[in-house]
Amino acid sequence: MFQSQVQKQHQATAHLAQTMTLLSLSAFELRQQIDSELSSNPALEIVEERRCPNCNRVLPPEGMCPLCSRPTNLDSMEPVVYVSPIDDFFPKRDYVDQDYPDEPISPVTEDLSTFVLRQIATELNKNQQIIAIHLLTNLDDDGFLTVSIPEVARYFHLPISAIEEVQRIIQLAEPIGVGSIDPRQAMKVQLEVLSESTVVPEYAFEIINEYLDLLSRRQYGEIAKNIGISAQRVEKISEFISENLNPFPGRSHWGSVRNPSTPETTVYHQPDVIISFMNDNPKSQLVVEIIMPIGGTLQVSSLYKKAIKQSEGESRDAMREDLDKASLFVKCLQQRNHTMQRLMQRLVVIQKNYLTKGEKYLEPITRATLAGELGVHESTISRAVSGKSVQLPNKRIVPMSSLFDRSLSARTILREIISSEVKPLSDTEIQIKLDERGIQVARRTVAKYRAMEGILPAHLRQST
DNA sequence: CTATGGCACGGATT
DNA sequence: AATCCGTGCCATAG
Repeated sequence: MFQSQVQKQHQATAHLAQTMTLLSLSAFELRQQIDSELSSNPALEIVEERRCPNCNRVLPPEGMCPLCSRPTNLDSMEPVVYVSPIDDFFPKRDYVDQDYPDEPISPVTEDLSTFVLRQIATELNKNQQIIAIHLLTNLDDDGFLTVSIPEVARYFHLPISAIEEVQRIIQLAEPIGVGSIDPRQAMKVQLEVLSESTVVPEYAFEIINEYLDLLSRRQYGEIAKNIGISAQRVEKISEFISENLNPFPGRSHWGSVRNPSTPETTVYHQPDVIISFMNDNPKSQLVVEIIMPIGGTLQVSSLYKKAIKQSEGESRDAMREDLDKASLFVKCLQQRNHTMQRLMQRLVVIQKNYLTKGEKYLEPITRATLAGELGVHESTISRAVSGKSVQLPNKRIVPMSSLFDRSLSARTILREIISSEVKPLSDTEIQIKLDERGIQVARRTVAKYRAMEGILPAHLRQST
């Protein structure tokens, strides 16, 4: 009697502990965890995956596709949140390679190179693959080459054009522009790709090509003078550039362009959560997919359950243990997904304006308040958020923690104020302007934000 | 005298 | 317990 209670207690804490661990794992790490659990425990199995006949999405074990089965409900403000098993999302290393180190050199470069190589492997012939691997192993965290093209050409005893051909293919892979030599080249490629599907403003290419340094210092007036168009127009183009291009393809979001010396800590390639609009229509509901890095669903094998009844003695105990472990693992996984679901549900509702209208509208919410609303401990939120990334409806991938950024909206508005200023405003004046727009911060903080955005102090800024 | 940047403190996060 | 971020205070530059 007493013993079983102790055991239950023990189970509960084990459950909790494991859920917490799983919660803090990113999709990629989760995949590894599941793989190892799966191979060490015969009682676990992945059930056959089903795909939605309509959109070819992998479906949960029972029920219909959360997207297609549901009539598009334009009125509903409630986002659709569901867990989506996605397998082919993750790099499978089936092009096994002698030249390519199996052990990650650093997780960042390893992931990025693998990620890119997987996309382009089929487009390349044998020789080109070798060149591609060489180039990809020499990428830095920003996604730039650390070797020069002529250098590589000499190394392979091939003409420069042959190397450039491969580089070109790499650049066109996701993240677009990767494998360039500098931000300028990367942005040129991105602009090119973009122009195939969208209208890009006139002069955008020219500005990137020739005036990138002026652009990063926000000297619109100077650029305008050189090209011979209005400063306002330059500003418009700049806006387009900053919204659509990424000078550092290895980082999945705009880092500090204006201050390249600030190292960005983590790079996110594969999101853990994808937020999009239903049918890609910005007017319809938001859809939130929480990525499960496996195809199909993990469950306790029913065969194993049957088998255990027929076995006896010692082997039975061992099997029992495996079974318990397996069911615990599955429960914890469900718990994790449930928590993630609730978290995202709430988060998306709160940040809806940010998701639909842009950075200006990011609610400065704290993890603690969210935890209060959901009735969980703050450390739970903390774990769930850290180390994960989210793909926004505009396809940009940002760390999930940036949805809790206290200063992003303030900084965006600050940028806006400064770029539309007539004469350079002092920090105090900016503080007042921000206050008028509903943001109260100290003067000192204005200075910090300015520094973060790489904007010079008032007396060093030129008026436009 | 005004505008900024450096340093340190306190609360929130991890 | 360690770290990050917004602020206040103060020295310094202009």
